[in-house]
Amino acid sequence: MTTTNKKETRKKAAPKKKKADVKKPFKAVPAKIKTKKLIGKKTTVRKPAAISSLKGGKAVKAVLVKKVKKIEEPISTPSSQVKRKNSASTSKAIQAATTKAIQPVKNMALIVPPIPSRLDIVLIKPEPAKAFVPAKEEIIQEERPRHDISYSPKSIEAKWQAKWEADHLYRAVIDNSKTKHYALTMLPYPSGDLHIGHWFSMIPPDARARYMRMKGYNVMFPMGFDAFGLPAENAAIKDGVHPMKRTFQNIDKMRTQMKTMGAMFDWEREMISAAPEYYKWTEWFFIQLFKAGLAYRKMSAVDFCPKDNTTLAREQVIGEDRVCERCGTPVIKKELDQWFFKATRYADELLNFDSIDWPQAVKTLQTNWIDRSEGAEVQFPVVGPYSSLISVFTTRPDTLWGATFMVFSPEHPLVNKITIDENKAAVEEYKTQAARQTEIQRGAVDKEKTGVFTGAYAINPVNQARIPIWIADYVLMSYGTGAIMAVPAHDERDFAFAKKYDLPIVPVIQPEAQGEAEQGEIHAAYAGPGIMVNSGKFNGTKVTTDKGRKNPGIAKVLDWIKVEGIGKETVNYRYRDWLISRQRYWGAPIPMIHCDVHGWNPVPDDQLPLLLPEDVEWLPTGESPLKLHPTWKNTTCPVCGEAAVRETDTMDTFMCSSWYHLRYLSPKYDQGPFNQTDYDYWMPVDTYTGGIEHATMHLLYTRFFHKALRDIGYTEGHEPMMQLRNQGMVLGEDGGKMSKSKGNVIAPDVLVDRYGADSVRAYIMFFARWEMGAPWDSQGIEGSVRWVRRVWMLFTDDSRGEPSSGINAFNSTLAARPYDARNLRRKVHQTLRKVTHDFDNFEFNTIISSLMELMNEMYKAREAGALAGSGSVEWKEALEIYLKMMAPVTPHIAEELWAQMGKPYSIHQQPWPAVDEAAAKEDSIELPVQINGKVRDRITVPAEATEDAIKSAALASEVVQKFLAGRQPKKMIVAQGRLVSIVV
RNA sequence: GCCGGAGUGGCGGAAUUGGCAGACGCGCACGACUCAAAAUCGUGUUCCUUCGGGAAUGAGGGUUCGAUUCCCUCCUUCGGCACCA
Repeated sequence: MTTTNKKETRKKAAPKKKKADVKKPFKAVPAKIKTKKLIGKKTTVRKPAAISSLKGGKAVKAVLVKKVKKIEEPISTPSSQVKRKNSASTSKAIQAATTKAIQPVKNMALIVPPIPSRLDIVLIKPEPAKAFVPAKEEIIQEERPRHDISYSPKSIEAKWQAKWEADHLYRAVIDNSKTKHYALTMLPYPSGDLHIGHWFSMIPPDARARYMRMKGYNVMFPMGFDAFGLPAENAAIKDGVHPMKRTFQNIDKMRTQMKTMGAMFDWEREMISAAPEYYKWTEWFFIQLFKAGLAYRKMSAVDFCPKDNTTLAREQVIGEDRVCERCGTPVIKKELDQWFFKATRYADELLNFDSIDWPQAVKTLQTNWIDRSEGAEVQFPVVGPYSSLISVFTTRPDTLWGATFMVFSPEHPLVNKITIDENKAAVEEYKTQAARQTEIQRGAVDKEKTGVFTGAYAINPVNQARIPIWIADYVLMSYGTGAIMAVPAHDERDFAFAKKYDLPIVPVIQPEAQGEAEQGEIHAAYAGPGIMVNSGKFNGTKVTTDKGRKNPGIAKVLDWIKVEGIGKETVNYRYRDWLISRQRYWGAPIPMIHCDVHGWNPVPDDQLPLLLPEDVEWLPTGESPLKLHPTWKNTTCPVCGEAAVRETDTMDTFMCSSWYHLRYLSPKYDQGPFNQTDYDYWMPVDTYTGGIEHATMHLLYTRFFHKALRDIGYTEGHEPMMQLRNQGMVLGEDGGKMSKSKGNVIAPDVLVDRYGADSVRAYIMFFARWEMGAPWDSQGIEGSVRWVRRVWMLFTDDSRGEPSSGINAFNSTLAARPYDARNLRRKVHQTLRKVTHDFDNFEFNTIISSLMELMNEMYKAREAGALAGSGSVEWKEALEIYLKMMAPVTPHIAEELWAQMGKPYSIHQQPWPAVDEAAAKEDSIELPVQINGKVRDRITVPAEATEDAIKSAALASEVVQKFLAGRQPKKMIVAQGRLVSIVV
């Protein structure tokens, strides 16, 4: 994840004293506020509890008061930092503080701020800070009535949501006259509660889908639930509620919550992976892959989580400590017979991203995950009583002549056979110890190399040298062939091992600069370029640091070993086949039947879906409840009809999410997973959005799945998703990851209830860069709330158009100033250009900024009086374009104001306005004039001024003349439309 | 150790291609309105300053008339991988 917590970082790096803290004591205000603010600052108590429901039209802010001890210590204030602009107001304030602040108010924590010594000059000398510290948490209630305007988000939002749904406004229907746009956002797991992170991942893509629709695309924007999985089953074990019941309840709740967002989800296309009509086809796909030879069964040591009682895929085991992705328990190894998909068959193709527009970070992660390395597999004959050929993989066949010993992984199957009798005891002991270590961790980087000699020897096939065979735990059974040729002169690990056990080190690559005479004792492994030495006929061959065939030395040796029959050129991957089996109940059953005579066969199509039995018991045994069910596993062989047993494992849930984008195409189709007509129109996915945490899991599996289905004949094209964009993560206000246990979860329902969905949507798009994410800030939302309300005022309250007395007295001065209507048009079209650009590029936060700027300009224009109420064309155009630009972001208020303007329903079916480039163009521009790189003056020139005209205008400037002081400019650079730079 | 992000005011962030650093917003300060608050509206708000100006985009160097942007070295931080042969 690229999410960074900059706030915290910077605070840690530079813990500066806040200015506000220093000044605060001088601004004494009534205790109510003072208290709240001090508490807020000192203890950073800005919890979700600060948001509460609307009460009688007045917002009630509940502030949770926690420990306030810190405030007791007086702050010594350096007098230099204290500035008093107005001593009268200060003493007035102090008076207020002393007369009012000291009286405790009911339910209120009273804290007298620390008083700096300079206050002695004031008549009243308050007591030293003596805080009333509440023993426990208390709630302070602060009345905050809202400015009374006619904007009522609740009724507007409910009204339009109902109408849109009744009108099927967002239903995606095939329309061959339009270009389709399939916008997909990763589906949530139905944990039961939507949090603000869900909104962060859904609202901006929703706004963009809406924008694409206004641009004229036929947009499909579906939503569903990834409903199988561990948490529901764990909960079932814990408190006995059936996973199905819990899951579908959660889905109902989350769907209701989601609908308050006012998103354009086409709910008629909803899919739920745990519904039989969906997992029927998950099972069916498994069978297709099995029939195509892509599914196989293998006994293998798998990573197993003892707490969740389930096998884990490699990528579900996290970090150095090798802990379970979900619960953090250290994983253990377990030998089980399981189903795999041959994902490695597509390894090379998965490395090719040519046809897709995906973030570089994801491409790099996938590339590193697959980790392809080119090299050779070379056969080394074993000498002695047990004669055999040992295969090793190497990326450096050019160093074969330097292989002075071999090392086997302790688990290598040949170890027992080759070990000579007198070394057996030592080897056995080492193996036992290594096996124990695997479970903890074998891979501490700087761990000292250890190993044991087997007593056996092999022959280096290139020079017939007799070399010893050792075992050591630094060689892994899971990579390559589980055995290596050790070249200590040119490999760091082999070098360390050779040094420790005093094994021969023969250099075979010599740096070109180094003469033969300089050769002495070797102190480190050399991995750089050079020429081959001690390598028979290859002596003198140049070797670079390139990998594979690009390296001339490697290329020559590869050709030669092939001719000699010593080995062959191969490619090795770190990527493993996809382990599908889970010893769990709450997943799609693996639809396979085992018969003693006919082996494994798929459940016949007419018996699909193979349903999960509902009457199961959850016992914390580690066995799948399906295995414990008395009858479910008993069936008959599809081939011979004799008694047979079902597979009791279920599928990894990533199987379900590998094809959900296809089910959205035809969610109710029952003749197949999807309808071909729908596929032809909608696929591939045009824009896919979601978190980057799925880079090496879901996003790799779904690509594999698509390619496998393509080869079987069900899908077309090489990739399922053309454009991918990742959003960052929303952290809690404390900067930590949101979690229930930390109590820092922000619930969107509460926000919507208080501010309305439109304001929350706007803030979600505005508060952080979408691709970065940021810690949540409850206070900042006020800005978006004000924006939405000010827009409402702009459209509904004409009274402020006329210069008036009172509040707007200052307006008369503005009104006196002429306002050129072209300024408004220019700003409107410049904003439109910017907003269009930003929607295209997923830059959501600046969309809101631009709209705020334009609103400010519109207020200015209206208050200048020239346009207000006059119904000028410029003003009307501005209003219309403004609402259209707002519509994707704040769909409800835009629709409401659109209707109030008397425009035809619905604004969401209006075309996106076109930029009038002529109107957007500036007629005169202000250019900064730099002298020796420093801005000294600004000149205003016509937009189309020639370079010469600009130059002379710059030189005509008094300021410039002053700085030139009679000297001649050495050089003058005019950056068109940017600036003038003069070098003296 | 390797790979990939990120580092800009008190805070979130802005700055199409190398061209006015700090848009927009939060917060804060002051003012208007108010009995008073809240709300609303307005003004100001990077730092230093002898008021001329100077410094500043993690640190240091380089290229350039000009660098937040390009290059080199380093630091911090987040994420991924890690005895991968």
